[in-house]
Amino acid sequence: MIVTYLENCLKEVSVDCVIFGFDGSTVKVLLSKWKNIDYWSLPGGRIKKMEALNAAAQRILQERVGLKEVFLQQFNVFGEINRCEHYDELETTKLIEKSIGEDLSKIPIKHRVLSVGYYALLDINKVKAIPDEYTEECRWMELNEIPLLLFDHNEMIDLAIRTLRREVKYQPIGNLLPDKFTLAEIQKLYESVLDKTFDRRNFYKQITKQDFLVKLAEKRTGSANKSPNLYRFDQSKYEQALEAGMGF
Amino acid sequence: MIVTYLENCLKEVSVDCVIFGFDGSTVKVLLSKWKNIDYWSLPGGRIKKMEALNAAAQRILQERVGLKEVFLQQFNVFGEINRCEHYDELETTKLIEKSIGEDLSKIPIKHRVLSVGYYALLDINKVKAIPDEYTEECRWMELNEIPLLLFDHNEMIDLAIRTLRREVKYQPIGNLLPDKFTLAEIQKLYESVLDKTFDRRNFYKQITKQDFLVKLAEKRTGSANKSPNLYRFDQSKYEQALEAGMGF
DNA sequence: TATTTATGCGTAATTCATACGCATTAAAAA
DNA sequence: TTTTTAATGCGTATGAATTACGCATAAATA
Repeated sequence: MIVTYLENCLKEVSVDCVIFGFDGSTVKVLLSKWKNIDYWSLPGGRIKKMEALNAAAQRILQERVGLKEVFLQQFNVFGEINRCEHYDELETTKLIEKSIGEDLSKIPIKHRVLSVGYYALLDINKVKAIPDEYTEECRWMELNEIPLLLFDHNEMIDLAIRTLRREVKYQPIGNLLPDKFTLAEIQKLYESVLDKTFDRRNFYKQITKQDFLVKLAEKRTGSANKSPNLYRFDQSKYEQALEAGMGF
Repeated sequence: MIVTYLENCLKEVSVDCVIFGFDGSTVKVLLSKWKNIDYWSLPGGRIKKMEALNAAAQRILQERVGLKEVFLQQFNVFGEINRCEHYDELETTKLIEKSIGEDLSKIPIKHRVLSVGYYALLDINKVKAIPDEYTEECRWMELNEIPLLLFDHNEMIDLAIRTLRREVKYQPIGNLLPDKFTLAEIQKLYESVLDKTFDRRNFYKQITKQDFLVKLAEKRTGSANKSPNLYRFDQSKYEQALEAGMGF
């Protein structure tokens, strides 16, 4: 029951997560399809009464993708009175009622909810996305094929990607990569996030002079050509660089 | 009465403002001294039930300094369970009770409050800061002489100034200046915000090539030397630059 | 007239971003 | 073994942006 669930949580604030994932070639966003209706939204959740805000975001992320140690950052609070972007409030309420099979008018909470937006970066291949009790499917979607979402979630994604593009110049984004990766992969990652291409040789020169990249003895074999080297992040140097705010 | 005031507001979220002001030579922060106790905090307030978050921040700013058209931006939500940084929760409660002369244990609200942090930029000489009902004095303080504040407000200021220093590279900060100003003043502003010095000639070359600066016929007379020229911002070009995210 | 700052221009050194050439290496396929 | 296909690791040129600093001149008041 939705009422009992809400009892242990803050009622005026929630958390929504724009979870960016990289699959080796493009950056995608994780969306959830609600039960019984053909509408999607960002994964989100409530903050427990005795839970720190950032801890709540981390828990919600973990519930959805089973991962904790990822880059997760606040980027905006969405606090308009009416946060239904595409459909009006009544229409949205009806959709939610149809989806969860409950009469929302019976629920004593009758006010708008602010939502703290977080964005997360992770490697798609490391996770298995799991729907929550209101949703029946999780899907990674390309940035350019996101449908009309419930609430103000299109706006959230838009602001999250713009924030990421700005921030990426000052922070390494290793959390989107697998533990071991090739230089071509990290280049594709940057190209996908920033939506432009780089000259391979210049990119290699710049990235390899960063000391948080460690060249492994291993190679990725399998294709009909010279095998590319594998690299990994030096965790402590990576964090130092994050701290110092290095750029790329 | 605090109870009736709170009735029309959201109870789990509040707004706190780090208001930066420039007086022609250094950047300062506006602090409020609570009644009956020797403790200071940032100006803040509640969000009304039917008021957008950003509108609430704007209203709170206006109540405190009488100005509306200033740069005002969210920078973080503070959501720890215990937001009393220096003194523990009990001690802080006692201080507040002593200050407002009410028994907080009688108030039905018994949970922590999240706070959305905003920072604002304005010209000190344009405003007259007014205390609210809980505070008896507003004072502009230098960044390096801020005392231990109530709640987590030292942390808020710290994060706000770091955010401002990062953002200032992408946004003109004209709201800190008077309507008419000299090149030396805008240089002092940048130096104060970024806490470093610039070569005057290079600074002048860069700033004057920005087309949102308009040189006036007027000069600032009075001192025993050549009078410096006055400048103003071209409002529409200034906003364009803000929009485009120009840097300096 | 002396002193003090404001103004505006020039120039060199340096760093950084970007474009692109080329020789070599190594994996699998033919 | 040879061929094909990428991967790797240089080098180099160009232009833009940053930074440091010299210097001539203007215009206020003391």
